[in-house]
Amino acid sequence: MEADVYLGDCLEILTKVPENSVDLVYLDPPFFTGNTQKLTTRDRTQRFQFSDVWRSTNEYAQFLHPRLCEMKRVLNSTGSIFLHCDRNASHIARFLLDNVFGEEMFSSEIIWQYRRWSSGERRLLRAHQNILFYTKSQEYKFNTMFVPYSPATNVDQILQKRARDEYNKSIYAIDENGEAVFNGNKKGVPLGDVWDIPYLNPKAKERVGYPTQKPILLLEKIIRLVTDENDLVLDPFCGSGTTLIAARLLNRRCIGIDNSPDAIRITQERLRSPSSSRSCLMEEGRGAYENTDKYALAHLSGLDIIPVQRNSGIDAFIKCDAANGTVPIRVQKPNEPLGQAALALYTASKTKHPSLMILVSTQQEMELASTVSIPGMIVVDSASKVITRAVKDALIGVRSKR
Amino acid sequence: MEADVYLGDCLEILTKVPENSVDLVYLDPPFFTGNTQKLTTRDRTQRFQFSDVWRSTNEYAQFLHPRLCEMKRVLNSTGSIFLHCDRNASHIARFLLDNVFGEEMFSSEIIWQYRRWSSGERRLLRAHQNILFYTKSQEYKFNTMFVPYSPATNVDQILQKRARDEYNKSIYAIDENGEAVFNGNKKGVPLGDVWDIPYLNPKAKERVGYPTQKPILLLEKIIRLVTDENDLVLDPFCGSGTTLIAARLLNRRCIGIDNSPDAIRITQERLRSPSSSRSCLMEEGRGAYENTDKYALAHLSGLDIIPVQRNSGIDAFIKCDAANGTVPIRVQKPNEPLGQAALALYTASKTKHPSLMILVSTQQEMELASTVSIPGMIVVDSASKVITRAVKDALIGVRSKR
DNA sequence: TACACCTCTGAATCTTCCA
DNA sequence: CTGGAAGATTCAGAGGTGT
Repeated sequence: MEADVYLGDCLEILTKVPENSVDLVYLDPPFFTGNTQKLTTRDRTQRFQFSDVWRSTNEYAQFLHPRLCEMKRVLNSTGSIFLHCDRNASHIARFLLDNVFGEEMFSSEIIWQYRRWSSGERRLLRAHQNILFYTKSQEYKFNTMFVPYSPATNVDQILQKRARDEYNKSIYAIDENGEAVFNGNKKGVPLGDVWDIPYLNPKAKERVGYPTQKPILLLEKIIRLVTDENDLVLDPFCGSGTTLIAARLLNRRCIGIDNSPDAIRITQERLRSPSSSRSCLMEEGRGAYENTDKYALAHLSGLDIIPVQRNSGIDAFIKCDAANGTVPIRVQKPNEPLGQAALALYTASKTKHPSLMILVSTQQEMELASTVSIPGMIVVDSASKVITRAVKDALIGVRSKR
Repeated sequence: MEADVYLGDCLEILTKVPENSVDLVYLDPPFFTGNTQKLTTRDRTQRFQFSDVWRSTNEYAQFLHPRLCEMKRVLNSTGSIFLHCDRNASHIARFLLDNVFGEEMFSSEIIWQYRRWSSGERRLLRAHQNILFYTKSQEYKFNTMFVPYSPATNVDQILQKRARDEYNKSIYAIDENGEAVFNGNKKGVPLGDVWDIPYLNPKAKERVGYPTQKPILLLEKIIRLVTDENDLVLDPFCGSGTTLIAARLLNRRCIGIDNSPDAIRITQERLRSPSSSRSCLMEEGRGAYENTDKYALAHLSGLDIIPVQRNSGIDAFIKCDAANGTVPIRVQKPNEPLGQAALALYTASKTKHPSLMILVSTQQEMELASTVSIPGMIVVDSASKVITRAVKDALIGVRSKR
C-alpha cells in the first residue's frame, strides 16, 4: 500500500494535494507553550471580551487556522478530521474547528483514557487526552463498531426475542413450551466516546524514541471507524509516523508530512518494517491481569487490604500503620490442602521476612489447623467454615434431643 | 448541619453572601440552545477572528460571566470551583473560567464516564461529561484521595524500598543479606481525572424526577476532594438539590440557589429526609460493593446459600439437607450495632420458628458477642474481624519483645 | 528570582530464571 | 525447549532543594 512522506510545512505541502481526495485527517499539532501573556484586566465591572482571551493564545490559533482550512479543502465530502488536543489548548482547537468546519459538524469529543506513573502532586493525576472528531459534511462515512456487553448486563436477556403481551406491553418472548426464544447473536454495545487504551510504555518495543508517540491501537481504532480499505489517510504533523504505520497495517493509503528531518527519517524507517507491538494488555484488555480470585477477595471483605495480582502465593497485603512491614495473607482455595496453601504462602513470603503471615482456612477437612505450624503464620477460619460447622453441630444437637 | 435554599437568580442572591466565605462552588449552569447563529464567512483567505466565533455563543457567555465573577468574590482563597459543562459549551466555559479565575488556576478537566443505554445513532455513543476544576489561588485545599493499584502493577515490587546503585541508577534496595527491603504501607495510586461513576439509573430510589440530576456519588467525591467538615458548599443552580444532599450527608454546610420554585420545593423535600440516600455513602466507603446485598454475600463466600433479596432482617438461608427447616443468616452491616443486627434477624425470623439463626459479626466493637443472647442464635466472627484482631495482637507481641 | 538537578513515583513492558 | 513467574527497566511528570 502506498505511503508518501513529505518534509516541510503542511501549509505548503498540502497545496499540492488535490481537493476532496482525503478520507481521514488525523493531526496532533505541536503546541507552543512559550509566550502566553496573562490577562491583566480582571475588573469585574468590565464586560467579558473575547478578544482579550484570544490574545493570550493568538499565536497557536493563527498558526493552526489556515492549516485547518487547507485540510478541509483536501478532505472528501464523506471524510472526517480527528484533532488530538493539547491539554492547554483543547478549547482553542474546538473554536477553530467550529469556525472552519462548522459547529454542526462536531461529532464527538473522544476521551483517550490511560493509566500512568504517579507523582506526589497535589492535584488529580492527569490520565486522559482529548480528541475532537469533526466531519466535513453530514454524509460522513462511519463504520459503527461494537464492544462486548458490560459484565453487569444480563446477556441472556438481551439475546432473547421480544414480543408484546395482550396489553401491548413489551415482554420477552417464550415459545409454546414456555422456554425463552433466542434472537441470534447481537454484536454488543456500540463503541462509546471514552477509550481505555494503555499508554505507550517506556519499555514497549513499539516505542521509537519520539516524544509524543501514540499507541498504534489508538490510531487503528480511529482509522477503522471512518475509513475503508484503500481510502486515503493524511497526517499533517506525522512525527514518528504512527498514523502511517497503522494505516498501512490496515491497507489504507496514507500521506505524512512533518517539518523535522528526524521525524521523516524515523517514519521512513518504521514504514520499511511496519509492526505493532502485540502485548498482553493491548490484546486481552485490562481483565487479563486480574488473576487474584474474586473468591479470595470475597473472603477478605471488610478488611483494608491491597490485592496482589501477580503473585501465586499471596492474595493480598493488609494495610497496617505499624512500621512492622507488610502482612501477607492467603485464602485457601477450594480443593487445596491446607498444608499446601501454607507452603505456598510461606514460599512467596520468605524473601520479605514478614513478622506475620495469615492463612484463611476455608475448607472442612481432616487436617487440623494446628498441624500447620510455620513460625509467624496464623491460621484463621473463614466465617463460612465456622458457620458450616456450627450448623452441623447445632442440628446434631437438635436431633439428639428428639 | 445547616442548609439554606434560596429562590431567585444567583447573581442577585450572591450579593448577600459575604466574600471569602465559601469553600466550594459546584455549578451545572443551564445552556441555552436557542439562537446560535451560524457563521457565514468561510473565506479561507480571511484570517480567523475570535470575535466571529464569539458572537455565536455570546448569550451564554454574557449570562455566565458576571455570575462567575460573583462566585469568585464569595469564594475563600483556599476554595475551588467545579463547573459541570454542557457538551456544547465546554470550550466557552473554559474561556470564561480562564478569564475570571486565571489560566494558571486551572487545575483539572474531570471526565465523568458512565455507561448508558445505547441508541442506534451513527456516531460514537456519548458516555462522558466534562467538569472543569479551577481554584481561587495556588494555596487551595486538596485532600489527596487514593484508589487501588492497577491489576497490571507488580504490587510486591511497589512495596519495596528504592535506592541508587553506584551509577546513580534507581534500583530496588536490598539489605546486607541480599534480601529485598520493604517500605511499609502504601495507600494506592492518587485519584485520576477520569471518574467512572454509574449514571443515575432511571429507576433508582435516588431519582426525584429532575432532568439533569447527578449521582450523589459524583458530588460526594467532589466535596470530599476539596473540603473538610463544616466547610461551606455553594450550588448556584442547585436544581433538585443533589449537591446539598451530598454536602449534608458529609457534614458540610451548604447554600443552594435556583430560580425555579419547583426546584426549590423538591430540594427542600429531599433535605427533610436525606437518609433515603445514605446507602450511597456506605457504598463508597466499602469500595466495590454496588449494594449492601453484595457486601453481605461476600462475607458468606464459600457457603452454599440461598440469598434473600427483599428482607431487611435476613440476608440468606443456608441450604442444608436436613428437614430441620431453613437456617436464616444475617451479616452485620457497617455502622450497625451488633445488638440491633441481632434484633433485626430475630424479628424477621420469628414467624418461621427456625431451630437455628446465625449472625455474622463484622465490626470491631466494645459490645461482646456474648452479650447478645437470643435463644437459637449463634454469633460468628467474620474472617476479617478475626484477622484484624490477630494482626493487632501479634504486632503488640512483636513490639513487646523488642 | 531563576533554573539545573535530584527524588519519588507506578504502569507496563522487557528480560531473566527456573522447573 | 517451553511457559510462566518474578525481577529489572524506563518514563513529552512534577515537586523540592540548592546554587
